Amino acid sequence: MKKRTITIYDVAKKADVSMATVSRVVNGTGKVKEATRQKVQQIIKDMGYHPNAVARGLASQKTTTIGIFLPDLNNAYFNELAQGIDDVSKLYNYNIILMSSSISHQNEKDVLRSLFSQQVDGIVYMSYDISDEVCDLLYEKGIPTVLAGVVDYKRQLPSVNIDYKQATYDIMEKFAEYHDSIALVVQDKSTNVNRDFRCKGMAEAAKNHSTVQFEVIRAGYGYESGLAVFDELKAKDIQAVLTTDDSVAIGILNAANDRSIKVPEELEVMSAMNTKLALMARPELSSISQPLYDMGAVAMRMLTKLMKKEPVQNQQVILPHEIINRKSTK
Amino acid sequence: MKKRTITIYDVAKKADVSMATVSRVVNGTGKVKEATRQKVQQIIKDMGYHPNAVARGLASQKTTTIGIFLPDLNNAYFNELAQGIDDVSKLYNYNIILMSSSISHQNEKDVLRSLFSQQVDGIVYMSYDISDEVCDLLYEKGIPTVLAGVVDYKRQLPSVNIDYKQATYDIMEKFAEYHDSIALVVQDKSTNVNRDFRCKGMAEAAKNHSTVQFEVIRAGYGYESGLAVFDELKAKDIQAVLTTDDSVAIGILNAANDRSIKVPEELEVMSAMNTKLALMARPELSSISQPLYDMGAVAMRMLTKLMKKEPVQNQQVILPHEIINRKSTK
DNA sequence: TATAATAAAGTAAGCGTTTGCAAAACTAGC
DNA sequence: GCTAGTTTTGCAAACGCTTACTTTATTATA
Repeated sequence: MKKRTITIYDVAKKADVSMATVSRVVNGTGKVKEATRQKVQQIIKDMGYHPNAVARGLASQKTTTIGIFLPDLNNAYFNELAQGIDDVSKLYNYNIILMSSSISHQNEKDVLRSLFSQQVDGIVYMSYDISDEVCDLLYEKGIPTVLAGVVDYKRQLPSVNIDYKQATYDIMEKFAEYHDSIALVVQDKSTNVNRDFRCKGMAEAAKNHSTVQFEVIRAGYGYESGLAVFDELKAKDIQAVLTTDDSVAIGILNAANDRSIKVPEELEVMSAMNTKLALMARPELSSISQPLYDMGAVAMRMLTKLMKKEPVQNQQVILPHEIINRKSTK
Repeated sequence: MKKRTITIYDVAKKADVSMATVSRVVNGTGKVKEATRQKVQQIIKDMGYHPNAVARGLASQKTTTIGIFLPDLNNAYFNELAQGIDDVSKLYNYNIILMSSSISHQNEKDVLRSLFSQQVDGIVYMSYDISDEVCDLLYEKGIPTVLAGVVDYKRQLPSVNIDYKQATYDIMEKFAEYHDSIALVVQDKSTNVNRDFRCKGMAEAAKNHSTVQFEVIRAGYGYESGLAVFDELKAKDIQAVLTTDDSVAIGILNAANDRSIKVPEELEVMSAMNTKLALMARPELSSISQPLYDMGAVAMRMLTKLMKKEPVQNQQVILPHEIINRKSTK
């Protein structure tokens, strides 16, 4: 069976018009007489013509494709963000090219370049952190980019986040009322958001409570890390802990449970992600709610504006957060 | 700043060779004198040339891009599969275009067609189920496709799965030894895999135990559905339940816990997904282990072969499953 | 009815590569 | 040094579409 693909040229011939006209009706650009439009449309339907996105991309220099960059495909945090992005991208008919940097951690730049070479119209960048190098690359390339759930040190890229510093400060203040040994468990101390926001939020709270011991503990990534860090918490006699990651928090919760340590009576646990895992935990996990889905959606919406060169008033969006007290805090 | 993009033509000119030669060194195709190769490569590096994937795609009719189709971006089951796919696709340098059908549930066909028009070299299709229509479309199009974690009724598309019927049968047999009221909780009774495999596996076990009550219950999707279906289980006095989805199982677990019903003493709960959620649950969730990551990886590996037209011995791969007894079963 | 506008349609030049075929440049054999 | 056989290169035609520019058809105006 010879199934040569049907091109715009075939349609043009059959409809007895030029390919330019067909292109116009397909894209709804330019003026076409109603009668012609109808005829062409009918023929398109009959022949089952579907425009070739690649050719279109080459010719128009627009691919209606956005790149989404994330470190890990199998992670509730990024998944919820991605969902927001995905839904909005559908609304605007953008396709998504996914790039995860999971395996290749150092060559994020290559991954990005690969995105560039695919001629994506825009990029949503998500990660635990963004290096200055990557940030510069993105900035220089001049391709519309928005960061979701990450901050870049220089604040030159559009982004959407919550106020991490304030959120951390609030929790710490609350903990400090009842406890004198409090920990902030982060996955990596050196990420921008931890270094410049969360730790500072904690430090600020510390100023108000000179008798209280505040500590930053590094746990690493994922559920097992939570399980593992528990002993350190106990050794240091921590009474209340704020983690940046739900999985880690659940690890701590379960480690406590497995050792018959009562949460929240003996240890308060609060997380800072509020993915849907929080509800599945027992006791249900209290958390700062980052509106992840919304962050993704807002980021994507902003990106569409950027791509269309529409003016964007505020390029550093801070979405409101809440503190959700469930059963893992008093 | 005028940043005209650097094309192969620019490189050719600077290197004083034809673009054909540059193309050859970039792609490593054809014969190029070593000296020339080196020179060109150096210039490519100096100029910072990066090939344009879109043009390449148009010219070669190969995009080194695969489409991955899934119903939901934020779902542990598909995420683990996707991770396997992603890792392998990296190994073979394929890019990924993601298409979720979440919003647009009826027009899966349109979503696929959009994938076609992007000229993807291959497709990995994941879903709860696949309609005959979609299946036919995929088949007719002739583009290499493999199903991961789904079976199509006609068995015409390559796929990778586990033996759902056997797995279900095994669990049911085990349950039937100790209980006389057993449920299979599915998300949708009418999907191929439930109708043709799981229910049949159960039915087969039922034949061996005429005094035991077996029941299929429809719960719907997600954690809340699990919470919700619990009362029905209790009303029917179910003593052991197998669910197809971890979230649903955790819902049941937590509902039981919230009502002080002891698992596994009063109710045994087994799931059939074994995502990483299973470990986070308390009690830890017993599960049929579908090797999701592996399934994704194998599917992708098979797809690469298909795309290269390498022979593939077995196009209906059945991966081994295990039954993992944790704390939610006796 | 002739003429200026305006709407509709067509022409053809890209977009940045790949690749079959032809030409040119070597190599080796004699 | 010439010829046949190989390597290396270059040429130019796709790939399928968009779009600036032109030409032609249609209307409205006087």
